[in-house]
Amino acid sequence: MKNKGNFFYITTPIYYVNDVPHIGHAYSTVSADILARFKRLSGFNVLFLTGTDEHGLKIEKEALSRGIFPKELADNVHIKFKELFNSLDISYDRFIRTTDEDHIKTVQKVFSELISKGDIYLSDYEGWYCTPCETFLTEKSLLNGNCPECGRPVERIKEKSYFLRLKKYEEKLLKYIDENPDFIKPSFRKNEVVSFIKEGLNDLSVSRTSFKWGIPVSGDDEHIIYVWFDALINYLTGAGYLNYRRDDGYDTENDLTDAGVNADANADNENNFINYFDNLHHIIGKDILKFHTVYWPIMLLALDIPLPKTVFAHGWWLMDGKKMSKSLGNVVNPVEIINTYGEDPLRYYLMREVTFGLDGDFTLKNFITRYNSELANDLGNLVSRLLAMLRKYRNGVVPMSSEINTDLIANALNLRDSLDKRYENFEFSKILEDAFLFINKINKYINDSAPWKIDVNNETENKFLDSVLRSSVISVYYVSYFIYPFMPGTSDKINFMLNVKRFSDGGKFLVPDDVFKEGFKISDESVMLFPRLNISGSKNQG
RNA sequence: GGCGGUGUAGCUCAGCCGGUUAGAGCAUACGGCUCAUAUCCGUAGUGUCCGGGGUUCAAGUCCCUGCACCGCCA
Repeated sequence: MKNKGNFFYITTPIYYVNDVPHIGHAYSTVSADILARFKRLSGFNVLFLTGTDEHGLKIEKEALSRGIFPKELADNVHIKFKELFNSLDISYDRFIRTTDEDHIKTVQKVFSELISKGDIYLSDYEGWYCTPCETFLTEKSLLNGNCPECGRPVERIKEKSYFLRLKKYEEKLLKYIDENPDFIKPSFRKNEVVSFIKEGLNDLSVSRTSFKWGIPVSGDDEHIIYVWFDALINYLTGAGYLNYRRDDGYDTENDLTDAGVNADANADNENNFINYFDNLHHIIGKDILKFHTVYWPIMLLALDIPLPKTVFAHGWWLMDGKKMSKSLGNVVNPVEIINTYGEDPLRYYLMREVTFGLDGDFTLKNFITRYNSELANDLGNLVSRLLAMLRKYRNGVVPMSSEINTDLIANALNLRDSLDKRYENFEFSKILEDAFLFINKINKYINDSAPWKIDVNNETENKFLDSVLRSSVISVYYVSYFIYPFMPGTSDKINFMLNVKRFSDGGKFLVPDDVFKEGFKISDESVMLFPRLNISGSKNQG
């Protein structure tokens, strides 16, 4: 992801509120949070957007079956997402809902703009329709007469519908994909998209008349705007599209206040819409790749707005090798994991276990193994042993020394210098792998140096002890910096114990010698970072 | 049916443009230390690199073919 200027705009998909959140929702959102945190720490102006997708027939039906209004359903379920994200320490700038007033206005505005440009037109549709998927289907795409997506029976329908012109933009889109190798990631997904486009695109139906729960086309409110068209627009809404194009009498101040939107946040967006859009990166699941790399960019081309720099499609999580499903009863509930083990171990496991982009297998056994051997034994114990020695040998004062271990520092600097590239390529597991190799190296260094064998009455040895302690403290400060985006809470605890400002409180990563000056004392308090778990997963006592 | 991908130690996987005795983590066995969350560090392994054929002085690494699994489209 290339960035112009100092802006960074990162999004997750907005999540459909017909069901409660699962591990996949946590995954997309955590990965976006990691990028947002890293970029903020690097001094970028970050806009991090997540939220819920609340319209459509499926919601209408689900609400009906529960005997409530669709909006009530959305109100109830969207809270679950907010709760999950709060317990996951997600630092979103806005949680957008497609029922937010400014979003509804944005969608209607975009729709009208495209009608007047001629890129959306009214026509007749006759053909097959899968109600559960809300998808129009061609005769030949049917599978034994059923929906190829969900396998359920399809209906024959005939109705008026608005269509978005796609063919017109085929060439432009292919050119963009070709010229921007980072646009579709991982790269192996690119072929799928390109071959899909090359087979020829049919204009997309972007309105429905068969139900009511959605955003009506302004001036023609029999037509409800297609839920995907509605949903994708959230990325425009969140960046302040209404302010960006408010030349046509839109009353920003009043309308936004009505929408309950933070006025300051939007004042900020006012001038930055294009800056953000020039640095836009989407994180999505692989199942919605087509919407984000075909329909969405074409909408933007039609609107004459810059296309996203990256659409990264991550994989799915299996549970013990099987696809998660409610009927199998093997759905991983992130809330349970967080309540039992904490949010940082979950964040760590999700990002460390598999290469981002591939499918993963969630097993409690692997989770506990990584927790114990990497988090508790390697990282937790390192911090614990170092702080104990610092207090025991130096009363908690970080000693000065001119003999800092160059090997460790070189390692830390290399790692630091690799970060931009690593994040740019979404190589999350590599970053953690490198960070933990560094942690192992610090542990080895302490072992080899054996501070506990040093004769403090021998001046040379005493000086060496200073060197070992100072080198190790500096290294651990680097570790805290490296892991911060992944485990902000843990980094905060380490910084607290080191007595330096937390990165989540706006603390910047500083030159270690400017932090650990003459007489610098660490905190008197210690926090156990990761209590060891026994095999069954419960925490061991002390 | 079309296009693309994958198949490497018990498990999960790294191995870029072909080049010296094929790697890491986990698990297993043994050894060292005691500051620390009974933690940390070191040592030892094991592999017909899916089968078959070919190119080359040299092939997990390139080509062909068979098998198995997966993805997208149909």
